Amino acid sequence: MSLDQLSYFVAVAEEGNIGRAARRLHISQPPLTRQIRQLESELGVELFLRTPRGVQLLPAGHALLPRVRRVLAEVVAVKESVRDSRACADERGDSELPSPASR
Amino acid sequence: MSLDQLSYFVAVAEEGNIGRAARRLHISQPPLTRQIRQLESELGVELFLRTPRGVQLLPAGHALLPRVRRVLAEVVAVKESVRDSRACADERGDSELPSPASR
DNA sequence: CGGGCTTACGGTGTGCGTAAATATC
DNA sequence: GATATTTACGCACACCGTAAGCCCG
Repeated sequence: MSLDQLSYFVAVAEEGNIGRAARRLHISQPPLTRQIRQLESELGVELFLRTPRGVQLLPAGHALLPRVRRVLAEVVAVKESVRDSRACADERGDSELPSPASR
Repeated sequence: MSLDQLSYFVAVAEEGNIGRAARRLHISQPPLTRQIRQLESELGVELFLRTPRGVQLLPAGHALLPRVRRVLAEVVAVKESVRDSRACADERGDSELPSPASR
């Protein structure tokens, strides 16, 4: 289970359509389908009901959605926390990393 | 940033020694060093102070540790939540996945 | 010297993209 | 027939392990 897979899961759940979710994630449908399948296989539960019109959350997926959102939100909080630490160091004139790693 | 990197970070912080953390994680030192370096580069902050006797958390790393632990704990909660959903389905006799994906 | 972190190098595994196939309205 | 999901194939990227280098007590 990776953070990407969790983001993919949320995107598919919100769009209700794998193709549209893929476009939103800037990837193509096949990898997204496989990642969702892999996540389901790893968890041992079917998360979505596939229909010819799109996908729909099954009970297990519905229960998971808020928890996954919480994980991703915590990750964002981690990054923001780091930004604060970096700003503090910058104010003191510390040069932590010669290579800013532009991202 | 991956969940593995976050686990690695916690292990190194707890052991105060990359080599020992690597043995605990069942990997070797070089990959662990690289992953920590990559995490620092991606975040733009030095997390540890390298000394000849081991490593020590810098302020940024110290601030990050509890947040990272929270993320990992949420991930565990996600997995447990899934286990509950699966148990419920099993009681109803649902056969969700033909391939149990033995893990 | 000895312990510990880091860089170099080779091999393996995983994930993405394009193309083709299947099923439903 | 059109839309949506899935499988097949090929390629590139990333990670790990072993080996060698560097630094400090």
